[in-house]
Amino acid sequence: MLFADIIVNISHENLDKTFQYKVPSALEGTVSVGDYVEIPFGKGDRIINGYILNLTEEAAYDPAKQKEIRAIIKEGDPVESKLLKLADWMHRTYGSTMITALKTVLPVKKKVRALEKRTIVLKLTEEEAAEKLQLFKKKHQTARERILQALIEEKELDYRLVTTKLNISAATLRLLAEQGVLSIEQERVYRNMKLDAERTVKPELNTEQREIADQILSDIQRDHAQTYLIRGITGSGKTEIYMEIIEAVVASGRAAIVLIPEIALTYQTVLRFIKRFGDRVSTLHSKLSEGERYDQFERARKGEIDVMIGPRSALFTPFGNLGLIVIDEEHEPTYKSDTMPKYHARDVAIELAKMHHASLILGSATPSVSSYYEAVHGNYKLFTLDKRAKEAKLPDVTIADLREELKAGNRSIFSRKLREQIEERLDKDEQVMLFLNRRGYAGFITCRSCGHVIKCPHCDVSLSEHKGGRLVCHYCGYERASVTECPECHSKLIGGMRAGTQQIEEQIKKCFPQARVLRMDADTTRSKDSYEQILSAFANREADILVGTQMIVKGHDFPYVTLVGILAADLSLYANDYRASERTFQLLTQAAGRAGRGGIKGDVVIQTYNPENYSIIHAAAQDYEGFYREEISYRELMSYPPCAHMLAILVESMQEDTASDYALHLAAYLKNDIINMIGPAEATVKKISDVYRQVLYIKSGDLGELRRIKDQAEQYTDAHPIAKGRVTFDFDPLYGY
DNA sequence: AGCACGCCGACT
DNA sequence: GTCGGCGTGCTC
Repeated sequence: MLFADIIVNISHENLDKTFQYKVPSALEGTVSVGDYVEIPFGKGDRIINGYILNLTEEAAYDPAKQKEIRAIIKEGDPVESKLLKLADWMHRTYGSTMITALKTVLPVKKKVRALEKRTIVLKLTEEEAAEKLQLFKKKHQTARERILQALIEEKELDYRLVTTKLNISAATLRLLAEQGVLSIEQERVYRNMKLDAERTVKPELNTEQREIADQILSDIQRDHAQTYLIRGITGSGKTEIYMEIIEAVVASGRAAIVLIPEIALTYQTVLRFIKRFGDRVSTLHSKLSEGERYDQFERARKGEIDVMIGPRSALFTPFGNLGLIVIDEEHEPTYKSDTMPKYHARDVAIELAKMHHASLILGSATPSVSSYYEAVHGNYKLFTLDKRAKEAKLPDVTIADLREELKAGNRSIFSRKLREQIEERLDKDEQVMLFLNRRGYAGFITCRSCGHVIKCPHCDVSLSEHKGGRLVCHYCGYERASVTECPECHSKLIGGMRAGTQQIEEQIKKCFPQARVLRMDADTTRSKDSYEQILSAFANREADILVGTQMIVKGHDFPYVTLVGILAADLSLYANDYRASERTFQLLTQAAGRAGRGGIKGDVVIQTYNPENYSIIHAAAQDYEGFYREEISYRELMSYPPCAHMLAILVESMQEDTASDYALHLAAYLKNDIINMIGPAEATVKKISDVYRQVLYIKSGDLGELRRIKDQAEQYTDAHPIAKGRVTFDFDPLYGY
């Protein structure tokens, strides 16, 4: 008799354990660990799904009470069992339920739906098209006129875009296709990639790059798999090194996973991989449907591809023989999951690499303090690249002290230095990027008489003003009309405060009326391809100035950008968490790295109220080491990660008193002499979507001790469930709560 | 999570 | 007397 330990596909604490089922004799030869199965569950034997975690001959539960597995939905194999082990590790490490860990690791196909991408392509010459257009106009065939007009401008259009936005029916398109005006082309998903034609020649590595690649490759050949950290300034050619090593790994019959922070922002890097490895590489990105994602994983399982590129979830690609993991821009906060389990891709990658005896390469121009710390302590092998590969020079950086500007009577958002430099670029027809170091966009609404701030009724945050005058909450999406008078004191002096990208755009138009401006922020990139559209428009020099938040710092190469202005460098310094300086340094360094890449020397102007702050000074000097030394001594002093470990416990409840009482009791229960406890206290945002939040931080030099604390806290929450709420854990949190 | 069981209030 | 509210407990 064969029994299966099954974890049920329902996310609930009470069900977060295995249930034993009998394997029917008909399935005995076919079942394996990792299978996704159908089982009858509960009183009414309703059919639910679950994963087989283990198969055994021994009954751990009265066999008479056991039910039988009904069917296998999806077969598992040795690859799955590795992923199950990884899920188990994640669930133990991060304190999530096993089922949520499993779900992040083993995505199951939701719907069988091959979403093919269709494109409309113009089949006429320009003259023919113009002629046809006149004809359609004359006959008042407005739909035909619309689509042709669009095609003349664009030549190629997305099918969905045409049918939805241009409101063209399928019938019209079919008719025009018959007339030979256009053609509807299917499955040209990789149309920008021109696979075979443009397979690039392998670039020659320079001596620095060669040396790093050779050292890593020799370790791999001797089967000395380990973790490497490559610190290479922007433009120093880290990607070539990755590709060189991947090529060798693939040649030896093993697969590679390449993690990038976000596909939309690293499109060019992905293209380079595709050009080099052709159809043996696949990508995952957020625009893929569940089914499409699953298909990519299937290709990996079948051995149809050798390289998977994608965000942190690409780690769970079911490669049978994984040889290498690369994490590019390893300092990026997107590598940390913000849902349970709150894993960090770096830690999971280390665990996964261990399981496969694979190597791990971390790369960044500004490594996270944590990774650099590991490298300094000999846990990672460190390599440094500090020359730009193609003879491009490092930019000149100036710090503009905004306090001095104020003293000199300059109350505008541009320092005199920056204004002067922008004018110069506009004269020379070069491009400028202006970077606003601030999350969020439009300012919040305050009353200038009584100081009242318009807040979200469900969250403890101020509403921000969007175009069209709507007030929006960025936490829960609540929306309301704007106000013309203060609800408290009825003063009419109420309005938006502080500069967002929108206001900056207006300022630019006022100061430099001749300049063409593009803006990129969460507002303008709401629709699907808008990232790409804005960036490529700017790359094509359709604008002189690009204003934006964080997101303009990455991605495209802009050879004509010779000036980068950082409008208020210190805004990210005031965040309430211990990584504020690190993030400021990284942002400034990366933003500065955007200036001058096409052989022309670039300039960077950093505007700040804190010109003496070390993260700003070191970023201006492009001095990573100097920054690291100061930052690590601060972390050491304060026992912050990586010098110690930190566990954040978030206590949430719909009832304010419950949240605070529970947090107090939990804290009292956990308190001991070895650990260093901060709080409990209200979270920075004390209410989100009507849920009140209390936070408790615990620091310890010993990660094992923190894990014990977490287990203890879980025991407590099991014994005393919190009313209308939950308790979650986060190890070494990236942001404050 | 979902479903049954169970113990209290207001309806034909 | 019964119908139905949702608090509690259990699921191999």
